[in-house]
Amino acid sequence: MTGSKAQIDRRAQGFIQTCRRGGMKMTHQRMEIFHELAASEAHPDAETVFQAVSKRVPSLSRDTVYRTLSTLEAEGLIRKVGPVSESVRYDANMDRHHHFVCTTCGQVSDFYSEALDRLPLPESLESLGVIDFAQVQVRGTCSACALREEKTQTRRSEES
Amino acid sequence: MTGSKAQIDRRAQGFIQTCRRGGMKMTHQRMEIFHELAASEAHPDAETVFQAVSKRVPSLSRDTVYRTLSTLEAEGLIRKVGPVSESVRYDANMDRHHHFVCTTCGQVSDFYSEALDRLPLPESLESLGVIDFAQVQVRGTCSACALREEKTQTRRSEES
DNA sequence: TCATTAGATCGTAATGATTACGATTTACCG
DNA sequence: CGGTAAATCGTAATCATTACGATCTAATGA
Repeated sequence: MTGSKAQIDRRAQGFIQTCRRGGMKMTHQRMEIFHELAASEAHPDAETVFQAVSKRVPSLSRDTVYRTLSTLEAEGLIRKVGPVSESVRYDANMDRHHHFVCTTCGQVSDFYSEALDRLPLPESLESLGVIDFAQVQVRGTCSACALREEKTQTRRSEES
Repeated sequence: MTGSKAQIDRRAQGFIQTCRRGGMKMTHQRMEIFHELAASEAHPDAETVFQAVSKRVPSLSRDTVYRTLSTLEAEGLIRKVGPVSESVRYDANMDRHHHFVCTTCGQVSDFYSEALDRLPLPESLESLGVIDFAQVQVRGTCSACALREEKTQTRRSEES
């Protein structure tokens, strides 16, 4: 449900403004890549975006798609779905639990909450398919990374 | 928090039993790989498991690790963390929403729920780091895949 | 408008994760 | 103790992603 024309337009506006603000150039490719994502119902991967946009911009390079997606994510215009990690992670803990994912280092920690184990899932979900289980994913910055960032901040302000 | 000795042992027991039940052979490598995962606090990726178990089983092959992890997941003994997809997916929908992930085809659908937007996150989370936002991830089988499986079932029972 | 230039793009090569495959080994069952 | 199907090993192949040098272009201002 990425939404209506109006929603897409609103996002496109935000896109242009954020590009300006971040000192990024507004290129044809960027606009097309963002639009493709904003108009898509699915949550496409880089290759899918590349295939789709290539039809309109035949000279498009894969590198541009990957780079642009990273840039947009860094600017907070789009989000990665699921953990940030480069490789697939596994978990032998089959007890009910939830995940805290550090968006900086990719580390995943388990946490427990009885309240979260009994989530009030909306009925509308049933139209999507058969539910197996639900899990809460909290994103943020882990203590270690937060500390590291703080140090960098301090160093920077000392330099200037 | 993968847990105490007792928990690990309990999981190891379940592991052996499930191997038997599923007609899988109980190999040294499998035991070691499962144990490594069950004893780990983190949520290691295949390479990390390979490195760790290699120290104890020097002849271990990467293929075995990848294959074993897939098998264990198929048997329901371990879980992948995050979406099932092979590649990273992106989402331009920055409005508050949640995800339904089909564990069969990897498709991700958005859904909305005000109740889920206001989750009672436990205070213990603060010790892990700074929270950015929380999102519910529901796993299951999408309607299309469920239908496909049903057909296969029917065909099988007709054959026998 | 046109020149300048930092930042973007292109095409392709390199890297890294994952999977496939043939040869060999091993757990399990009688 | 065999026999056999399944599992493993080592390596090669594939697929996703990133890096890099050459080229191009959006933004800026004379």
